[in-house]
Amino acid sequence: MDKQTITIYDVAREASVSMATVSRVVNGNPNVKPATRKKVLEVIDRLDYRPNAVARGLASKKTTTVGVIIPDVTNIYFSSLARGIDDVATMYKYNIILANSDENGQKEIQVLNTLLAKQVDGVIFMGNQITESIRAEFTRSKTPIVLAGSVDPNEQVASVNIDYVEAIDEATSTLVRHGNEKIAFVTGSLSEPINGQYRLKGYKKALAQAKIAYDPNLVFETEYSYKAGEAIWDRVKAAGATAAVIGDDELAIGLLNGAGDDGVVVPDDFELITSNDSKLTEMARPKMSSITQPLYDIGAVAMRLLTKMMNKEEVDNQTILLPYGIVERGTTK
Amino acid sequence: MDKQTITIYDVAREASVSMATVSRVVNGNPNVKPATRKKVLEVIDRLDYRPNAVARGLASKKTTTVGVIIPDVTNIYFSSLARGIDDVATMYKYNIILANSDENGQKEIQVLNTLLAKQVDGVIFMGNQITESIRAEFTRSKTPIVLAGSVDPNEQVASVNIDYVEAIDEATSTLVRHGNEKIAFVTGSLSEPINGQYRLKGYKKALAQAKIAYDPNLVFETEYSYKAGEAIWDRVKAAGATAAVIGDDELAIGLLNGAGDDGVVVPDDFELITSNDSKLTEMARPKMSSITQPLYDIGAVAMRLLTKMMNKEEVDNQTILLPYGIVERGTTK
DNA sequence: AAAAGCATTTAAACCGCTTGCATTTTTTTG
DNA sequence: CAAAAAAATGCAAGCGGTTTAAATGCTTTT
Repeated sequence: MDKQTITIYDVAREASVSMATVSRVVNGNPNVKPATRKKVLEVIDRLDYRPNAVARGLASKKTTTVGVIIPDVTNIYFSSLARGIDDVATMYKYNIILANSDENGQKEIQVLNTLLAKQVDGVIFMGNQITESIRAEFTRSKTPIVLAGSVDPNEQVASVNIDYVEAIDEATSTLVRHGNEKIAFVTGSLSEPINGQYRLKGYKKALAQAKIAYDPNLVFETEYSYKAGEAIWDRVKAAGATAAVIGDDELAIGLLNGAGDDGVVVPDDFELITSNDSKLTEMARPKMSSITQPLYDIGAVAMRLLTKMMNKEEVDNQTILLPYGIVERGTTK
Repeated sequence: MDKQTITIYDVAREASVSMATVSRVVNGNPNVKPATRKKVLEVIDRLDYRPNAVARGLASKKTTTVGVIIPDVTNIYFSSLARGIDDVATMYKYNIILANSDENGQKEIQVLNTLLAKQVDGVIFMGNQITESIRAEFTRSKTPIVLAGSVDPNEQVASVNIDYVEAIDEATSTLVRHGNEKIAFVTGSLSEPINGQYRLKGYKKALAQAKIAYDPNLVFETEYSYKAGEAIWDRVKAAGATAAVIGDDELAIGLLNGAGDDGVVVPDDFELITSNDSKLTEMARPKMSSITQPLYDIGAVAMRLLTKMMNKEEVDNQTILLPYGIVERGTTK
């Protein structure tokens, strides 16, 4: 009927030692005589004892679990980061509680709170908007937090990203160099700093450098999805753009297909560079030129940084920028 | 310095009631006088008290957390299921601990054990191979388990799937109807029941019905990845196939692109039907014809089933088959 | 007004493990 | 060989809740 769990107490009794000793051998504490350790280990094995992590968590105030807030696991960009996060988490004996937020501020706060209630040792947050309310929650809790692939303009909270300004500047400049003068900039909401501040800045910078006037009509704000990309093609075309820099791969492949289905030949008639270099770029035809970013590593590094913070180690640089690059594949001349 | 946590005890003191009463109001127990409830609620609000889920878990033996073992979050098929799982989990106030297994038996067991140590209330397992050792772990623990998008030939453990035999039969028959006689069947390892038993059976069934001899040379075993698909095209072509039924969307898009890059026109010269109807099917060009399966729902239903099991409700049918269909898009005539 | 019957509350025993401190055992040392 | 030092081990107090049995209040009944 009941789960007939065997506890540390059972082991102690069977091995005729105290719970304290059993606890020590379980935790690899060196203050145990080898003979005793062996005896205890045998009993543990015989009884098939497994420490209850919840009890352990209560007593030690550590759960070896971190919370991961992700907009949508189904988006390849985020799931790539998540994979990096999970792998290094595993490496450091942590588990991750994964929660989708849909970038909904309300949900984010809600989720963050339940994660904190569950006493996670740290949290990794993905989401492009660090609203005041979520920041308030962050600071209120003493739990370490790091952003992965998400910027905090204030640089208050630790984060791992690439230099979006430079990256988009370079991507845009590439397009300029290929002779384009009307380059569309299509991405997610400009109210998200990553778009409205960083990427847009890079875009403008490249234009200024090329002495091309900035035209707001070439800036397209939409959501990160394939459908949105397909849908926005008409407007991009109508605006007279001959090329586009795009902030998300799903969005980009949508736009690419939208153009293709419209009879436009890429890259001859239209060039395009996307931003994330996820595996989608290789799946598209033509393959998409892209800013390259180490997605997996962004997640991995973020998690590594978090382990340091949870470990109260001194961290010299809270705001990490990983290297990016540009690969030209089939969507640029 | 310390996290200065405020506990139920603090609330009790401030509200001059016992912890038990505070516990009752927190848990919505009706046996509390409205006036008392109000008073306690005020103190909770004033002190900004949040129940410690770990302590609660220890005392109540419920963690409202379920473990989710997934081969790879980065694979759109699995992440789609995961999304369904998480949404329903959230709906029922559960959180999910997500762990990647890479379909590695060793890792799966390892992960399952740490999940059980963390006292998850249930687990959802994705992975195409239910080895004896993992099944042993399953039965050893009294924790409810359900498989999502993964079959257990023995039907010992609860699961949610579509009818792979029928689905592949229908897909293959469609290809037959279009006049193909040499139809390749390309999928993951045949040692996985879902492929070796179910899908293969459907494939053979369709051939038999059409009086086409089964030719082992038209069966391709590979891994579920884009690269694998691209790579296997040459062999499929060499085998003289004029069409293919494929067990995974990433694999399918790889094969599709492999063919296209080789100058083969799909669907005129080669037809293809894939299996999962993930968003990749719409991203490919031509768009891929596919067996349709309610990916999100498979996850959602699996989680729903798990909630029932965790709740010790009687479950009439442990082996759920959701409806599937066939959509013909651009890769079939 | 005392006895009953309910509705509320409280006291206190866990839940299973960690950990500081005390105690015991073993090893060194003079 | 006794004393001091070091190494092992045990005790018991938490960790922050849940939950049951018992106690307390009030209202109702007779």
